[in-house]
Amino acid sequence: MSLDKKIQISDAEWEVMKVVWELKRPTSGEIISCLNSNGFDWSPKTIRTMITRLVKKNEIKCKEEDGLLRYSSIKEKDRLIKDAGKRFLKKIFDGGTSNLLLHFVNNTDLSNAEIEELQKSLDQKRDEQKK
Amino acid sequence: MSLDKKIQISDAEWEVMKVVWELKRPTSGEIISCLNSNGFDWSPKTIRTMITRLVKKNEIKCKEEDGLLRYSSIKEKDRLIKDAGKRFLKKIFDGGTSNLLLHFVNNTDLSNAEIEELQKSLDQKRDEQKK
DNA sequence: TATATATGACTACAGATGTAGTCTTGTGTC
DNA sequence: GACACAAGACTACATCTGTAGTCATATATA
Repeated sequence: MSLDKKIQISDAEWEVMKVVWELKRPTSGEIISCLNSNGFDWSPKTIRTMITRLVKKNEIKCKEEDGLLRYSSIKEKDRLIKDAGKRFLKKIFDGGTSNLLLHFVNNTDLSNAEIEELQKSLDQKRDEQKK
Repeated sequence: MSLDKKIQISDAEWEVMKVVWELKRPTSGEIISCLNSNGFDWSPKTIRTMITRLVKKNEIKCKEEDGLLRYSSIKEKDRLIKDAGKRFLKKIFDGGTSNLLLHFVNNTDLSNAEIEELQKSLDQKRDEQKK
């Protein structure tokens, strides 16, 4: 066992990915506008570099349309979230899911509605495991 | 809002931190042995560099005893876990705790005992919030 | 047509991180 | 005392990441 040395999506690149998923095949200009209006005061040059590197990392692909490139994610958002979750779980909680869950339950705010939804999910999971 | 640019503990450094917490004021040799027996086939030189950098980052401190340095964490383990959890939550789930919790509940294995413990915690949390 | 701006390709630099090497010093063993 | 090894300080290199700049090209506007 050792650290997974596969090149990761950096924190800043995650913000770009989130915009790519949200906007559906955006142009670089659209990504830049969205990030800037989300409070990331990054220069367009910086954001363009991040986009280019994500393409190079094979995380997004682009297709030319009307002289502009439109970008899209190569993998499903869920896939990337799962992988990031696994990595985090392993790094901080040595893979112990219930420790992670307890940690967040005990250290963050949850509305009653959220608590009930979680309870329902846990009920469902327990029922499925009984079969 | 923008990315928190504070220097982070890297993935590899987290593994060192975990050993420092577990072994209670270990020497570098003890850290090296422990990591190697945990499956990290890192050279002693690599591990020593990581230790030195963590000291430089003010994450651990050292004290000389009998000619050897003994290392200890400057912050509580819980503090670092909380900070890492917050950062992950913001990066992947835009701060939405219940989304994170649902994600892990629905995508990982949990024993019935773990499910019950979680439900108890959620019950407690709901009760506390009613006051 | 001239000008302004956006876009993409290519480049650059600083700092962080992973992976060590070299050298000096101290300790333990023979 | 000689030798081996561990430890710590200091150094080095490659790669990744954040933050751009430069240049050429295309498009829009006056």
